[in-house]
Amino acid sequence: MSPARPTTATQPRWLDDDESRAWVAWILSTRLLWDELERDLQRDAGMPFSYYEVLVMLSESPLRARRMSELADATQSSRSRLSHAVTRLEELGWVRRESCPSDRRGSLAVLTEAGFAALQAAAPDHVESVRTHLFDLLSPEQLVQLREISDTLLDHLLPIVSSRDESQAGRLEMARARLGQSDQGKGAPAHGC
Amino acid sequence: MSPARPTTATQPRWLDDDESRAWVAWILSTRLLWDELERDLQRDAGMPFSYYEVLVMLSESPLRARRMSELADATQSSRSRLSHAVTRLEELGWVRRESCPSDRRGSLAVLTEAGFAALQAAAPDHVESVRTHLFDLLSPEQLVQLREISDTLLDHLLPIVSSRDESQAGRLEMARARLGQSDQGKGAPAHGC
DNA sequence: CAGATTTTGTTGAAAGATCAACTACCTCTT
DNA sequence: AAGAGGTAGTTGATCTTTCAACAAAATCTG
Repeated sequence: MSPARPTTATQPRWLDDDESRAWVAWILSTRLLWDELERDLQRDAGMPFSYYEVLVMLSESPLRARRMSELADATQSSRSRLSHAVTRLEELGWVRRESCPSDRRGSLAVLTEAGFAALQAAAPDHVESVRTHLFDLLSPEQLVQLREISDTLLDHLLPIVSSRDESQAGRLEMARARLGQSDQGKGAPAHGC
Repeated sequence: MSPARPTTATQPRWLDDDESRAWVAWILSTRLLWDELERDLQRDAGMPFSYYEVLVMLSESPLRARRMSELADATQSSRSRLSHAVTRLEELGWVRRESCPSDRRGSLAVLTEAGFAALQAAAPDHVESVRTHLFDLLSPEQLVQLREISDTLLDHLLPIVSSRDESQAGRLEMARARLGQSDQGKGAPAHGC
């Protein structure tokens, strides 16, 4: 339909054997690892990974509050998804919405005390899960390799994602920022309110 | 609630800086890559990746048919999920159900001509997508490293997944089988009907 | 072989994600 | 300052996945 890709029917560049095996191993391992982490988190904290990430980002923000759109960028999710997620997190009593004084369109997501407590309770199990299923398995060299490979992919992917949705160009810098700092990091930049 | 994990409150083994950065890079890159592949596939073939995989597995099976439970194992999905997926694929005219003569509980998913055609139409774009967003970016060394890391994770994860749901122990061998063969591979083992 | 147990596969409900409107507000231009 | 256009955020519909419950058929056990 839309010629997003040249329609000239050149020979497909099929994967060779090495690539093919790497490909199967990659899909399988990333999917299983994601599933396992999700599963552990669901069991230990009663929430999906995407919600956990929202709580983490909020907890790292000054005043434990953040503009919706910023939060969407920071968690790599669409505004719609975040809006639904925050609605759910409000029902759970972990997040509260506040209106943004400086921009009356805006709204702030604020982490409640209960939300912070839930996060604190979940965090140790979550780190343990990440260790068990990932870092404990890798040699020091592999840790470096994994990081380098991931960075390579990100250098390619981030510009693509950012340029597609011009409105969410903030994603790129959000991501770059996170890449340069610790996970259990301190405060993030001002949230513009 | 259930003591699936020792409840003794030992000090959490937080991630150090290197691990933390690798972790952020890993989640970010795998998520973006998955999203990008899904997106390309949705655009080019009008179906989610999980459906595409079902068609692929069927196309590689003798007679382009496979028992539901085998197909579930082969695509790393629950029986329920597969059942819903096949229902949807039937609506699209790409798959047809047939009853299994040798086991009257069973049912077979069969790839239709239209389904095979849809797959053939989608495959070149999909490989191109995988190349563009993954293999074209990696050096030969990184390809090997990625494969080794993925294999390491699989050695750990496959037993866990298989042992949890004893009924789906077939997953492990299915996965191991796929790891030893080409993606565009030839026929798979008999499907028991 | 009768009864208990497992296995196979489906179903409906609920949860999460995506998509396409849509409202309200801001900002830029003239 | 009026209007055009962009930005922030929400909403409802739809799709996919998960979960728990279930029916039907096979298999195991005494």
